Amino acid sequence: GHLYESHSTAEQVTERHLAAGRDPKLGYDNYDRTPDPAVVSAAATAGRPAVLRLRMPPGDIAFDDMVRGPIIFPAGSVPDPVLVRGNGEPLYTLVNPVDDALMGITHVLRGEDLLPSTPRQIALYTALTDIGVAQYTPEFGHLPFVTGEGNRKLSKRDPQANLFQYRDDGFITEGMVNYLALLGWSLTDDRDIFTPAELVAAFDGRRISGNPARFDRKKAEAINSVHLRMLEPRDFAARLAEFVLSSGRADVATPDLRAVIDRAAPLVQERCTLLSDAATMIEFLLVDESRFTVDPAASAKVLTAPAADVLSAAIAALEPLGHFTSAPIESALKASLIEGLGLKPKVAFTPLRVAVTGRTISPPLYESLELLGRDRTLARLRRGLEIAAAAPA
RNA sequence: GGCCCCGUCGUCUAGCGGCCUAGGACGCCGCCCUCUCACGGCGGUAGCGAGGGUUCGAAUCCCUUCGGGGCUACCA
Repeated sequence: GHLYESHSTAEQVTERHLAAGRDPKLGYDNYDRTPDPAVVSAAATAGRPAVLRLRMPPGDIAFDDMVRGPIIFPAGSVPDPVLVRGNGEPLYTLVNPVDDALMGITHVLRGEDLLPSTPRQIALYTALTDIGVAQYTPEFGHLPFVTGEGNRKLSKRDPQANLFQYRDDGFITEGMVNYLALLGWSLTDDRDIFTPAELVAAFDGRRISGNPARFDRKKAEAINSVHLRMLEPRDFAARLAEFVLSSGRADVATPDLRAVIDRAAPLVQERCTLLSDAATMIEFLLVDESRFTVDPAASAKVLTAPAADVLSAAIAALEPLGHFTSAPIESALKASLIEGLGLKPKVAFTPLRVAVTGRTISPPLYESLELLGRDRTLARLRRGLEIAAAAPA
């Protein structure tokens, strides 16, 4: 009794609306609830089988949305939906609730685009319960959309919606989960950093906000950087190593490579927003000497004629060092450059940084030199000296 | 056209009639720290879409309006 055969074609529905002076966009008019012999025979003549429609209940359909609260769809605003095609195949409209009922689904959380289809699903659940297929009607909750930079969409095809891209960019799952959860949800009024475990423990669907959220890359990165720093140092090193390999910044995973990354990781854990930042910062330690290059812009700006004296003084100071570790390196360089040449630290160390790491941004200098080792450090300083000496005065 | 959802700083939000001269976070702008970059510390910038009510009192309740979005298949 919940379903009935419907023979009307879309054209017939439109004609009836027009004839009655109604807007044809209103959709199906429930005309076949009481069979019209004319329509039925016309369909039979055309060899067109009937579809099966669900008879929507007469009153308003109201339900309590988990995120939006009470919602009412006025009686008559939802046309009787087709559940079974003319050829006998069931539609998604029927299959989905039946499947969920059979699986014992208790809560349906989905995008707000599905909100308008909820009343017919509730009507269907009621009918399914009536015939014993379903035991109850599940709770519904409709999540707001997440938009991109603009104000619309962020569809599955949108590059901004591609999670793998964020992973490749250097986001870690803890950071991404945290940020995404913050889009339309909040833990408390003054805390927005939490682990996945804390999220699960504290999650409450009733606290989901109903308004759409814009994806903010900057904030996502800020959240990610906090999570990066919260990682155990060894865990961070392991993830950095994996990132270095998967991003092609190192060719093979040798025990040697891993050792270098383990030692360099603590230097960059506090100074990166994404794993990619950390990888870029330690790259100078990973490349073979023959392939080491100085960033052209940094070189042009820093490895100029005045830098030549600084570099040669540094070479002279470092060459005789007994232990090539950060402490002796620091005192030797300070004695030679700061006190000896009377330079400001920034002026003294920038040329060294560029010559040795290839960039103006790097991990702390003394530690970087230690990790690089005496031979490679001196070789790079000499190459830097050549460049500086060749620069126009 | 019909029906539904949403509307607090640039962004994400807290707020559920007095605690709000509206709180937090990101961003942005200063200053401090400093070998670069970060971290950290201090300070600052900026918002209740509009109009009517209700009330001693409204960001909070009601109405209207404006704006944004969604749905409107014999698709899934």
